[in-house]
Amino acid sequence: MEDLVRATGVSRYGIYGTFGNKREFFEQALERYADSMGRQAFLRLLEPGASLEHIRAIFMDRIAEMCGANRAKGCLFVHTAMELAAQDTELQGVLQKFMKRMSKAFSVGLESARERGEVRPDLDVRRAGIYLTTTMFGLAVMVRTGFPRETLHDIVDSALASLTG
Amino acid sequence: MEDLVRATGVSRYGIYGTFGNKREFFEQALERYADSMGRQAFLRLLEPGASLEHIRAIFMDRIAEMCGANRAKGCLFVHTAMELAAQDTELQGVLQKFMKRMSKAFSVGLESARERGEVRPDLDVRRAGIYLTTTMFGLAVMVRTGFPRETLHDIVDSALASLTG
DNA sequence: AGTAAAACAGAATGATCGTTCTGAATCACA
DNA sequence: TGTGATTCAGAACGATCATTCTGTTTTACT
Repeated sequence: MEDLVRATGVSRYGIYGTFGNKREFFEQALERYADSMGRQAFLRLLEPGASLEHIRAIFMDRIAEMCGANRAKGCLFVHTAMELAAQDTELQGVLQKFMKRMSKAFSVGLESARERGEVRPDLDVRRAGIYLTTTMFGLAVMVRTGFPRETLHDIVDSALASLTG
Repeated sequence: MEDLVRATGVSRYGIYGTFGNKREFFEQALERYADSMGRQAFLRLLEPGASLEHIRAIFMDRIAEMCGANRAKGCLFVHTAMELAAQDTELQGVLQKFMKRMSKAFSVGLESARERGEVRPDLDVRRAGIYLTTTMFGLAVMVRTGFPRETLHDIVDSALASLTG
């Protein structure tokens, strides 16, 4: 909480007055994180003409974000899933919603890519969307374990290669 | 620590006398977890004649383990990576060693599977090994978020389909 | 059975956490 | 400029944590 006061520049008084408690504050932060990620990364997949290169770019951007400037930040979704979701069903529900939205965005992007002939014609884009989401979270774990960027890029290559057939 | 005393049936006296502090105790537990997982899951991949079905079986076993009897346990590697590895370089090193070992085991298994004609002849088994490890950790995140077994199995299908080409 | 070492349960300790309280400083508005 | 509400910084509180201490019980060996 001390860190939050310092980082936000808002006093305890202000934080508790606005959010009630740390838990509520966190939930809003998670919501904000999801919105930001949606706008920065996944919105472009919903536009017509999205390609496999858009998907690759999202992975690259997310890797850069997760690696952070100084230290390996990881991903708030993954931190939340591992640390809180099992003991907090409401938070788990929120997380599920975000992850499904993420998977759906991948699916829509893959559908566009399929129309462009960039992925296997018989690809099940719904399944592949969830699968790419899972890969994204797996990458967060690898980032936290300190694997180098090159390794992370190889993983993305392997994951995407599976779609082109 | 109270939980550890209750779960192990050993007193604080015994734990601190044997391991020194909680951190050391945890490191030994992690080591033990890795050994157990290695024996239960990955040893069979090193034997000749390992097949793609062995790899699939490992994923199924790990999913069953991660889902747990009552609650979603996840994976100690993933918990450690997210919660401790970034602030504890020694633990990060241990974790990297285990993950590389896991990737290597997958690679060896894939090499056998390639000889059996079960995967693409041009598959880069070294990269694919790291990639399967990443998928395994991504699955732990999905487990913790409460996704149903069926979804997890679909993810495994997608991941393995990428290898057969 | 007797004795010394080992292991026990649980209280004590000091640090840290989330939260609330308090008196001072700042702000908006007349 | 004066006044009432808002926001501040930081102390205080109660809970929880890792760790240590203490007096008692159990174990191992003669």
